[in-house]
Amino acid sequence: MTVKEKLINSAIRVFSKHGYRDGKVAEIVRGAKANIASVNYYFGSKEKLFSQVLRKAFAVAEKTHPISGNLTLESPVEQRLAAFARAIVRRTFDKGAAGDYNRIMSKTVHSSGSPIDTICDEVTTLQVIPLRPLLVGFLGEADEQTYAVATLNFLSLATVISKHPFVVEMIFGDSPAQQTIDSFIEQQVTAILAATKALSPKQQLNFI
Amino acid sequence: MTVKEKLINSAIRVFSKHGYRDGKVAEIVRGAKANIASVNYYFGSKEKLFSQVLRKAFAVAEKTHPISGNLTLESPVEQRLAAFARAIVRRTFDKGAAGDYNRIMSKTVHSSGSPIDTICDEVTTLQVIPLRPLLVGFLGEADEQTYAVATLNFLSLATVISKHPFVVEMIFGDSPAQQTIDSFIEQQVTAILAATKALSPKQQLNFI
DNA sequence: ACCACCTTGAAACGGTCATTTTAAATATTT
DNA sequence: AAATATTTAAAATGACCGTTTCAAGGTGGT
Repeated sequence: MTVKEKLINSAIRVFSKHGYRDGKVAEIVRGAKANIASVNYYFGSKEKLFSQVLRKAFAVAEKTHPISGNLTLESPVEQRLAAFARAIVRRTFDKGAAGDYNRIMSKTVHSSGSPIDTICDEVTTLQVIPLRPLLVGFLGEADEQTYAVATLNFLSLATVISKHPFVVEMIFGDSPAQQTIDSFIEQQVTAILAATKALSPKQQLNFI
Repeated sequence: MTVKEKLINSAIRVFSKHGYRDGKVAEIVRGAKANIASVNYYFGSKEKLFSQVLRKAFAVAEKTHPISGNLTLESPVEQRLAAFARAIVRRTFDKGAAGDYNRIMSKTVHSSGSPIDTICDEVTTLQVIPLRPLLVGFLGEADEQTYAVATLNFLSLATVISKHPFVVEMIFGDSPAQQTIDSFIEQQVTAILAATKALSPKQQLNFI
């Protein structure tokens, strides 16, 4: 493994643990057994290293838990939307490399204004684009506002767990049974679809 | 107005714009026309100032948009839960002092590990405690896991808009009609209740 | 008026970090 | 083998920022 590869791997570990800002270059090079100057030598800056790390982590997540759920365009849109939600929620519980992307993003993206916003936005867009036609099919005709809010709510519910790892720990303990996780994932997918469906102009759920 | 009060007011503005970490002491004292040493003189540290700011902002938000919605315990639990959600979503659209608490929190709380976690947790708890009995009434008998996840989802959906102000801008423009806001708020309240209801063990919504 | 205490002002301090520098070591090319 | 380019090493630099210091100015009590 080259020094460059070792740096990326170490950076993934560090950024998924601390996020971009609190991920120190010193810790990254220590983990890679490389020199403090190597990050700037190979990547130009911490920021550019992060960019590569994020793209790689995203690719791994998408490969392991594809948002298509291996369904084709022929499948009903409800199933494809559920598969989308399921894939993202599953990533949250993936303790391995396929969970790194979620962990990095949840610890990095908080509010607009940081210099790495564009990088994060670019990668987020990769998820948002395929979500759009599914929402259109699921919600039917609706205005832009509804689709935008549906997207926000959808992604928020799908990633909420990864933003509160201590709650997950509290609920599930440190080594929950796979069955427990699976049933939770399905419960959460149902909640996501219910929230989304409630935004449909045709759907008028009356709980109040 | 005393220097201390001016510092708190300036700090509210700064923290609601940049969050805790990016809110510079220098900017706070500049806004208060006070000296750089005054924060440590009057409050001891930036952290202690933040603590007071957060409590004050929370009190204002709670006074202007009370989570009880001015309903009594006699009202149906569905209405009281909807009122809770409505109050929090409304705070998001409050451009004045009652919106500061949401803005500060959304730009400050991202992931566990920061030194001000305990402060934020304390104030968050003030919201979580009254939510609990409402969820119990709304969901019926359920296990701890379900209540915990319901709480997480509920607060996540209720505050998601404040975490993405640029999306709000994109959707609503910079001065949306009150009616537009109101209809959105009701739509979002419906979505929140739908997501929550979907977690009920008795409720089996079948979208998939 | 005097003294004790509170408040202000400007500069200095100390720590954290990304980045740069400089030079030595290693590899690659001719 | 000599020349050139690449990589490593450690120390230095510079920016940022919260906090401290300390002397000067102000205030209230007696």
